[in-house]
Amino acid sequence: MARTKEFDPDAAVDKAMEMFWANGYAATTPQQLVEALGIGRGSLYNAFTSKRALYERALRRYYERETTRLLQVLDGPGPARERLRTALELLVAAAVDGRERRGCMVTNAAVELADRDEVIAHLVRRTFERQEAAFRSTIEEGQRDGDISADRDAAALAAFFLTTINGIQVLAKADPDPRRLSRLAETALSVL
Amino acid sequence: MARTKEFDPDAAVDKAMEMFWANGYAATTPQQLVEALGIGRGSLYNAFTSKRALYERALRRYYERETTRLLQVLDGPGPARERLRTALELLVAAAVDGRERRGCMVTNAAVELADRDEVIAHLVRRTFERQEAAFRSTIEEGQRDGDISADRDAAALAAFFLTTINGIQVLAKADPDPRRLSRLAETALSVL
DNA sequence: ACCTTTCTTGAACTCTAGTTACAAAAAACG
DNA sequence: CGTTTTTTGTAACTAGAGTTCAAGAAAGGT
Repeated sequence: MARTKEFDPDAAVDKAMEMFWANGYAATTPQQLVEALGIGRGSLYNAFTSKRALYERALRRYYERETTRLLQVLDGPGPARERLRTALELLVAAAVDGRERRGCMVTNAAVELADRDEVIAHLVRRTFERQEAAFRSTIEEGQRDGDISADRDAAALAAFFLTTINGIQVLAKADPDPRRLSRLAETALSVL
Repeated sequence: MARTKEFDPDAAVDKAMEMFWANGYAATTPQQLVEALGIGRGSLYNAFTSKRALYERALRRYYERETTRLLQVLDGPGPARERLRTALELLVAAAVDGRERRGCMVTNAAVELADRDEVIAHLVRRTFERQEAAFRSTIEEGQRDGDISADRDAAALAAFFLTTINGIQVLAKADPDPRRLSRLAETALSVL
């Protein structure tokens, strides 16, 4: 019936994700994408319609892949406080991975596009809500276990953690010193 | 001897600052700049050399103008805790000014450019250091006055406030609800 | 084997970004 | 006034962004 695709679209989206993650939306060109994905210009547009559409898919992929790792840690086993620490260390490590200072793709998307593109803004908000909810339930759990002091509002703390991780991503862009970022994470934990 | 400029270069830099602040670097075109500054293309390049150079001037202007307002509040009169609150409210107000969600230009620059442009990165770091130092001295003052509890390290708290304000700027891009942002500022203050 | 469909490749097209070149004009100063 | 120097406005240029298209190629159904 029809010819079969020679490349794996899923793998291609992953590679596009890496590109957009490291360079942002506007600074990533079709040429770079074609080279990174290892396919022809025609195939690119045949498979993904437009740069914008590919970016959106890449961001969704990031949401599924990278954000899920955070949620898994938070929803995983162990004392609540430890889980929060592990989650923050994970973020710090990812932000400065390989001296690339690419930060978090959702944070980058929020700053570059969320004020001009409602679809992106919506995706960003959803990611933030998910993360906030995971922080909240972990904190509440810790409060029930006595692991975390119960005299603070869990919801406010969760929102605050969300703010903190985004702030860390921003600082990582300008100054990728992992020790400094880790210290920030420690300070955040000491608030609990 | 020579002809005099018909436009005020300082005012032009201000307008360029507004443009770059709201749209970012890559998404701002020479055409938009020409229209916003109300001068011809020739004058633009004659006076400012290149888009990149103009952006740098605009960012320095922002640093002088907007960042200074924050430092003035922190170094101003009144109880330390109140000054911190005023400073945070100032940031929240600026971030969502006129429903534009433009955030903070330094935060935007950090995310969009700091990992690829060392000059910009340096400017961003310098701004952050200044802000952090101002937070620190205000916190230390408050600790001496008994306004702020002295059982936490002022340096760590200052770094943490820097993180927080950047995090707030990011959230403001996706969800410009001033009340939510104010609540975050309140939570940050409650840590002291 | 053929036909259909969807894929691939690569050239080609349009549009605009970012910059430069240039001629005319206009201000300052002697 | 005239000369000099800079500005200004407009046109023009180059490069590349982002996309489309035509021609061939693989896969499968009949």
